[in-house]
Order: sequence, then structure tokens, then C-alpha cells
Amino acid sequence: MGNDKETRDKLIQSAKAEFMDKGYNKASLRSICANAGVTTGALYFFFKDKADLYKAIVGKPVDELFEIMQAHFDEDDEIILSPDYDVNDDDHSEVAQLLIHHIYSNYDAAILLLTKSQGSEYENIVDRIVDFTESKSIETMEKIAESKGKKKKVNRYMLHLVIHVVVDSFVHLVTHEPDEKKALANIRKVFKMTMHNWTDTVFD
Amino acid sequence: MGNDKETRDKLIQSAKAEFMDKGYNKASLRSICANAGVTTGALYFFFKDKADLYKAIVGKPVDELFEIMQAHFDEDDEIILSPDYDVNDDDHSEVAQLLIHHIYSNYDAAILLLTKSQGSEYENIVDRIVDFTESKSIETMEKIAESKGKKKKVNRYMLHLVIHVVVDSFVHLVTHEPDEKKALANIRKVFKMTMHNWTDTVFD
Amino acid sequence: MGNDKETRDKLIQSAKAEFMDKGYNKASLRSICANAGVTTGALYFFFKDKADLYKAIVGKPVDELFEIMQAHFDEDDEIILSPDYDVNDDDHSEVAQLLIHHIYSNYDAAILLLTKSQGSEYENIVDRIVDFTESKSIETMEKIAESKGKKKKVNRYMLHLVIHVVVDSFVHLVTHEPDEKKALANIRKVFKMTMHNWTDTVFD
Amino acid sequence: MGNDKETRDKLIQSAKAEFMDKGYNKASLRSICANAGVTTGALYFFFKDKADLYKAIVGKPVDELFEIMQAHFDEDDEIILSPDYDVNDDDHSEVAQLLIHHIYSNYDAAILLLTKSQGSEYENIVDRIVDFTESKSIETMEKIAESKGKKKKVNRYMLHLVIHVVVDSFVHLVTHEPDEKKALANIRKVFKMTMHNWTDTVFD
DNA sequence: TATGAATGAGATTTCATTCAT
DNA sequence: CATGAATGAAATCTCATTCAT
Repeated sequence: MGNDKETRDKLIQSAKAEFMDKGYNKASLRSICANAGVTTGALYFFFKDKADLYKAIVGKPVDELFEIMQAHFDEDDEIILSPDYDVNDDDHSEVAQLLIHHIYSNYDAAILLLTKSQGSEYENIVDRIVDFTESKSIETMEKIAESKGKKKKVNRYMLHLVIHVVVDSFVHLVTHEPDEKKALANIRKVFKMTMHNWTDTVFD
Repeated sequence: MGNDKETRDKLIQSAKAEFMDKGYNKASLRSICANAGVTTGALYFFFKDKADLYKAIVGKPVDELFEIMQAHFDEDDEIILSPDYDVNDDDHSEVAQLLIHHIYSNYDAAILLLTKSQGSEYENIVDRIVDFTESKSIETMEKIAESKGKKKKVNRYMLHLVIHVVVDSFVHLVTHEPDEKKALANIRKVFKMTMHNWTDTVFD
Repeated sequence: MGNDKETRDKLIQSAKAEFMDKGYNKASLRSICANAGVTTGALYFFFKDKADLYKAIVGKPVDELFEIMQAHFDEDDEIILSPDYDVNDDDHSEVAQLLIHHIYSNYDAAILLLTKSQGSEYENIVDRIVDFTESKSIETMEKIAESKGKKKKVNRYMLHLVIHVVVDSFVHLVTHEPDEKKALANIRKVFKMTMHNWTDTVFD
Repeated sequence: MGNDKETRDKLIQSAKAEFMDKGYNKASLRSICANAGVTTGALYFFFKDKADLYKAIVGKPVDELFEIMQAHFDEDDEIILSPDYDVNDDDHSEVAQLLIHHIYSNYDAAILLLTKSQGSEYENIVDRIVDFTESKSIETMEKIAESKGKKKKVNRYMLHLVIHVVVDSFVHLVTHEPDEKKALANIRKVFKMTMHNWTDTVFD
């Protein structure tokens, strides 16, 4: 009965609603099955466990997010190492747009991840994004230091913090501003603010 | 049986540890009692329910936090309305210090609140702080507008966001920097960064 | 595991015994499960909660009881409105038999309802039966008054009381007389007694 | 602190309210103490346990009730055995008045007993009254039979039932009619109804 | 007289998961 | 593919009662 992916789809939809409603921890697999018009056994045919079901919803968007960031850092190297590059003027327009677009294309998953993932393996997703960005930034900064021979000492706390600020700004916008265009405009202001006196902020 | 407030204290200590370990939702009253060497009934003699127990740990520090902020906004009015006041130069040194000191004086409660309160009535504490600060800021800005006759239009998203950024910076520092002095130094950098081009950021 | 409705049946039987033994309030779901040789979880697969389990035992008989009474009042209208009808001679033979038969066909449930339902949604079942009968009686009496143009004023207390008396007589018989035939014979005496000077009793 | 009976009184008042509100079973000694502004220890100084506390409220009225009935049956013997006594004309005016008066003089206790005593040792109070009345009636009837040489066979079910009916009528009136005078008037109608064809009803 | 602390057993309910069919 | 039944442990909370002080 019910062909192929129909059941799986119903489960995913029902799970989305339940996770959104109650959060990962308090979401009930029973309720998810009931609302999908399916028994628990069926759920366990498609998904290993609760964690696996959650991953089925948010996993792909998360992976893609990291891919976008990775790609950005890869490409960026050339630009940043060019002689006339000035951090304080870099508004990161391009990544900002790519990221915002990706997030708003996966709006449900994004909200789920950012507000309802406590108890799941994604509960620290924001920290993971921050850490990833931070380590990539440091790599980049070291390359710059090498090529340009600068020796200023980075204040690691402030670096971490500024990155946190930017990431939190994304979070805040996504969870408060449903309109993609406006979100993009505002995130640019954030980049402007943080990058404007980047040097003063992150170096001692 | 059991003299003074010994039992209550043991329960509070045990609860702190359990909440810290598992978070509000997953914390088990059974475990708390067991580790305190006490029966569940005893817990319910001292505390109404799980929420009340949690409140006994974090309630007072939270209330005091809001009192500090309120006092600041009350006193600040005079300063801000004085003719030679310049937002962009205000590093909020005093409040910063008071707040940081208060937080580090209640370190356990702070960590609990900021990282383990999901499911409790305090799960939105950060948002409450942001909202409080925002509404007070708007009041202040309106007074300035009145007295100085300026008419720039506030970008409410950005105002909210900048305040969020500052508050999140506090959160981040508290959860990552155990040393009070260093935390204070860094929070000042944050104020500098956000206030420096305050005008460009929060007005359209 | 466990075929057919075996487990559900065992639970119902065990529940009947427990409710009979301790009454609704003090009946323990634990005991019910234990005596049924089943875990508590199993109970909650079949029944929503304690109330639902109780309903599963007494619900149907109650509904049917009201249906029998409703049918009686519907059919009775013709008879009562016929010109040669005399209340004082009506011994309600037919309904009496139907009701007694229905009750004795559901003897366990009847005893449960009448003596062990305190705390459940059925604790006022007797009052509900009285109220139902009373309101139907008033409807009927108004129809008679219309058709026969009589105007005697009903003493509502006494009407209520007499109906209560009849209903309580049923209760008393069911709980004291296990033999259906004897119960029927006696209930007829009650009807005779109460109907005999009906007019003197319920009218001022 | 608090002299002598003050505390006891407060406990009794608080207990009355709690029992009335929740019934014997679900009444909480904790709540009773809390509302009396007293600790549990104090309660256990004055009362042995929950049952004892309940008895302190309803015990005396109950005992007095039985005394009134006993006195009635004692006095009645003479009258009933006089040659010109006719059951069917006895409306039991005197006892009725005494009983009704006693009940309405202890209204709170009466309501408690009749509607809230499930789980206590008084849960069968109505049955006890019926049984007492029944056995006394039989004694009396045997005396009559002896003195008058009559031999009609009593239908014990119907005797029990008619007494039940009368007692239930008292119960019903007390719980529905707060005015003593009206209650008395109505109870007289009940006696009239049941006594009117006493002979037909209780003899085969 | 009365307090305040503590017991310990009990209550109902929920849950993720398993598995024979 | 899917069902329906069952597990078993854990959850929070309430209660009458006791007793040293």
C-alpha cells in the first residue's frame, strides 16, 4: 500500500511540523507517525532512529552550507593575496548573497536548526559554523602575513567574537526577517560595521 | 532530622550539577535527590516543582541583572541629554563593568542560564534582555530627538540587531572567557566597535 | 507477540476486578497491569488513560440505557395522549422489563457504575438518569396539559423526588437482588406504589 | 502559642472546607494544615489520623441521629400497640420534625456525610441508617403481630426498599432544599405516599 | 503545643525502540 | 513495506505519616 516514497514523504512532513512545534527533544515519534497516518514500524523502516529522521530533514542543507563556505574560502585566497586588497573595504558581498540565498531556499530547515535543535547532534551548529569560519580565517590571515610580512598579533578572543557576531547576525536575521532581499541588505550593513574597523578590533 | 538548611543546600548543589550536566529538560529530579542523598519527597518540601527548583538557582541573579540595567538607564538620561554628549564616543564603560562584575559573581548561574535553560521559563532570557535594552534605547533616543530636534529615521532591524550583537558578545565572553578582567577588556572593544559608527549603522 | 485481542481482554478483566475491589479512584493501573501479566506501556497502547479504560468497561451499557429510555419516551407519547389513559394505573411494565433486562445483562458494569464510580466521569450517573427522566416527564406532562386542558400546578420538588425514588429503587434492587425475575417483580411494586397516588403526590 | 482550642478549631474549619471541596479521599491534609495556618505536626497532636479528623466533624451529629431514632422507636411502642392504631394513617409527623431539625442544625456535617464521605468509614452511612431502621421496624412489626395475632407475611425486599425510599428522600431533600420548613413539608408528603398503601406494598 | 523536616511508597503517564507477522 | 502489539525504564509529582526538637 502507498507507493515508494509517499510514506517517507508524509513522515518527513509530519516530522518537520512536530519538530517545529516541540523542538527535537520533546518531539514525539508517536505523534509524528500518527499525524502521518502511519505506524511506528514504518518509521523505523525508513529511518534508523530519531536522530536519523532529524538528519533527513536538516542534513543536506547543513552540508551544502559548509560546501558554500569552503568554496568561498578556496576562491578567496587569490583575491585576498592580491597586492591591492584592503580588508576594511571588503563587504563580502558575494558570499553574503550566496549564503542568504541558500538559507532562504531551505527556510524550514534553517529555522529548525537555529531554534529547535537542542538535544540533537545539531544543537551546536552555530558554534560549528563559527569554528569553521574562524579556522579558515586564521589560515587566510597567516597566508597574508607570510606574503606581506606583517607581524601584528591577532587577539584570538576578539577574532572569535567578531565572527560570532557576524554569524549571530545571520541567525537573527533569518529568524526575524522573512524577506530575503531585506535580509541581504541588512547583513551587508553588518559586514560593513564589523569590517570597517577590523584592524582595530581584532589586533591588539 | 537534618539540621539547618543543610538538605536544601545539598539539593541546590546537586541540582546545579545536574542541570549543568544535562540541561533543564533532561535533568532528572530523581538523580538530583539521589546525589543529594535525599528522597524525592524532601525536594518537594523545599521546592514547588522542577521550575521552582531551577528558579531558586537562577532567579535572583536574573532579577538583579535587570535591576542593574534599569538603574543604568535611569541615571544615563542626564548624561545623554547633556549638550556635549556624543554617542559614537560612549564606550559604556561603567555599565559594562557593573554587568560583567555581576555576571562573574554569579558565574554558575550565568552559565546555566545561557547554555542549559532550554525548556525552562528562562529559555528566552537572551531575547528578554535584548527586548528590554531595545525598548529602553528607543525611549532614550526619543528624548534625544526631542531635545536636539533631530529627525533621522531609525532602522529598527539594525537597532535590534546591533543590540543583539552586543548582548551576544556578553554571552559569548561569559561562556568562553573565565577571567573577569579579560572579559571586561574585550567587551569594551565590542562597545567601541559597535558605537564607533553607530550613526551609520542604525539610521537609514 | 500476543495474538488477537487477548491482551486487551486480559486488561479489561483485570481492570474490572480492580475497580470492583478498590473503586475508580483508588484502583491502581500498576496493579491492573501486573494482574493482567502485562507492562504499563501495553495499557497505554489500548487506552488513552485511566478514564478511557473505565469508559471501555461501562461506556456502552450507559449509552444503551439512555437509548432505551429515549425510545420509551418517544413511543409513549401516543399512549399517554390517548383519551382513556390514566396515570395512576400505568405500571410502566414494559420499560421496567426492558431496563431491568438490560441492567442484568450488564451486571458487572452496572455494579461498577452504581457503587464504584466515584472520581470518574460517571460519578453522577444516577443524577444524570434522574435529570433525563425528569425533563422527559415534564415534556410529556406539558403535552397532556395542552391536549386535556388541565392546569394543575406541578410541585417540582416532589416530581424530582418521586423520580429519584424510582431510580434509587432500581439502584437498590440491582445492588441487592441478584435474581432478575425477582427484581422485576419488586420494581413493579415500586411503580404501583408511586403511581397509585401520583396526582396527590406531585401536584400541589 | 495560640491558646488551647484555637488551633483545633482552625483545623476543623479548614478540614470542613477541604472535605467539602474534594471529598474525603482526595482531601489533602497538607492543604488543610496550610489553610489553617498550621503545620502537619499540629494536626497530628489533635487528631490520630485522617479518619479521626473526619470523625471529629461528623461523628457527633451521626451519633445523635441514631439516638433520636432509637428514642423514637422506644416511645413509639406504646402508641403502635394501642388498639386503635392504623399504620396507613401514621404520617410520622413527630420524628420527621425531630430528624429534619437535627439535620438542618448540623447542615455542613450532613452535606459532608451524604455527598463527600466516600473512602471514609462513613461511606455507607445511608445503608447503616436503613439497616437500623429496618431492624427496628421488624421488631415493632413482630410485637404487633404478637399482640394482634395477625399473620401476614412481610416481603422483606419491599420493606427494605420502602425504607430505603424514605431515607433517600431525606437525603435528596437535604441536598436539594436548603429551607428547613419546606423540607419538612415535603418529607411529610413522602411519608403520606409510602404509608398510604403500606399494607399493599410490604406484605405479599 | 507545635514546628519543620523527611520518609518512602505510591500515583499516572510518556517515550524510543523492537519485532513477529 | 508496513502493521500492531508490547517492552521496560524513566519521568514528575503527591500523599499520609513520623519524629526529634
